[in-house]
Amino acid sequence: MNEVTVYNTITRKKEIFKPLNPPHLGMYVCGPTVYGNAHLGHARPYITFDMASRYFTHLGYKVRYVRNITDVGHLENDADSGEDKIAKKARLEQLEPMEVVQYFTHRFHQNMEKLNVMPPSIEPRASGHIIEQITMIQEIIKNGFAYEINGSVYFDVEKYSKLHNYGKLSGRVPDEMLSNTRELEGTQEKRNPRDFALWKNASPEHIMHWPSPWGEGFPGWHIECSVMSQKYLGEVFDIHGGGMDLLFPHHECEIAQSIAAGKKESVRYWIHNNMITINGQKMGKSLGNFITLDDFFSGDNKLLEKPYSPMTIRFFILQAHYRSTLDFSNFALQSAEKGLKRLMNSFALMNNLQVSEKSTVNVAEIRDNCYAAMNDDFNSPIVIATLFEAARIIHLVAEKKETIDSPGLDLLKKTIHDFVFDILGLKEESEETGSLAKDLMNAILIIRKEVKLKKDFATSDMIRDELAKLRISIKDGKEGSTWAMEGESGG
RNA sequence: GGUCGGGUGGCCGAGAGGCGAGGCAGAGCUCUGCAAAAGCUCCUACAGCGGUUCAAAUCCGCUCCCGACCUCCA
Repeated sequence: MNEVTVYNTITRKKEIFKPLNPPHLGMYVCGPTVYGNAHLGHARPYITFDMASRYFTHLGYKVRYVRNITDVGHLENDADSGEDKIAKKARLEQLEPMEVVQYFTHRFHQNMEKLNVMPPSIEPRASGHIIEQITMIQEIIKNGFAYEINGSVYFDVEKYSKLHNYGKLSGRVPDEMLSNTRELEGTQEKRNPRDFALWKNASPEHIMHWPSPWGEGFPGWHIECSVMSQKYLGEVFDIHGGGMDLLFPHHECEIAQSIAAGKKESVRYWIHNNMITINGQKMGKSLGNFITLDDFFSGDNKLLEKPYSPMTIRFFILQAHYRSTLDFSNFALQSAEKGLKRLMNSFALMNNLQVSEKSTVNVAEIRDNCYAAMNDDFNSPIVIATLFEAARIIHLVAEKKETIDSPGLDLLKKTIHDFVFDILGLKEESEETGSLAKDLMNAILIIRKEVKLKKDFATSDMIRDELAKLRISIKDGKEGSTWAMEGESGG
């Protein structure tokens, strides 16, 4: 009934999604290289594919979501020698490389939990799959698509592209790439600059290394995803996701490796999220213009005017379609914060709505529109726009300008529950207020009500002002007063 | 240089041949002791120039800007 359409990068078209073995659904998403703190850019794919996974689960699919951790050292550039990223960090911090890996993996998990990103079904580590990677490299050598030089193994792009279409995913033509490849130092070892490493010989100062048929070394970057996706999802699986910046060379190489190893083309739907920009430029490690998630949560960054809660970040990201670039700014984030607060306030109101005999509002249409939006390539901005419609309805009913019947209210509650909390993965962010605080606030509100009845507004305003200093706001409604902590949604 | 994607109101962002997404900001009104919250209303945009069409933000051509990838990157 709910037919999901997804934009498949390899066909450049929206396609109807049909899993290989329903109700099972296999999805692989490229995870982080754990040598630094996660930044806003990292949040995008993990929130996007979390939403996709949640939606498929909601529709009844049995989703197996695999997202890797890249914890083997990859070189900082294409040069043959030099340190890898993790080793460099380890040297600077005087740590064992695996300590670096462990530390940032933990930090990453903490960030994801705050963002309400559900853990994947399987989170394989590259370092735990060295044997499988070696095996796949051997297959590729055996099939004649790779060669060994000085303890390193390279993929022979030229030979491969004579028989297969190298560039089919990214739309690149190997011959054009050849003439346009930049001169990079230290690539003399390769037969062709386009060739990429499957295994790298470890120089003496390179600390992360494993034994292999070609000597001590470490795997190339692209092979781990080919190996781990197929190990846990099968030779052919449904969805492979990741950031657009991984399209080439990473994902292109994954396809080539699988084919060269004598396997089928494994990915049926390629899904890529677009980048987050800052001042119109991609936010990225290499440009150094990134803001870490921890910085957002604490506000401790020159570029930030204030802290932004995890749900504000999540909402901000979901307010844009995943295939569009999304530009960071304090104003945009604060807009998202206010919008989210309004939405959440209205949903809190929903539980106190009075039902009528007749309904003047169309809840079924809201629900249908939410499904239609999600089915259209996960159009979360439309879902959110529709949810603001629902918020308006809730307020109108609360103010008795519209009425809702009992089945309508039940459907409304179900719709909010499904789309806001289950699918978009938003949640209330209330500070932990103890029961004592709640009782005290109730007592204060009772006192204030008394003085207001006596028209002692000076005292009632004083109570409100003093509470405001404690970041507690008072709202007087027709049904009495409510209170809320700043940044919190309901009272 | 090659390949790909964009330019939408003050800002952020959907849409992709016809009935003007949504959020934030701003203005007015209602409510209110005041404020806040909430509601209603307003502010009617699609880079430029041509073309196709009864109809173009949406299709075609040209021009101008911007970005991504081609090296590690989510």
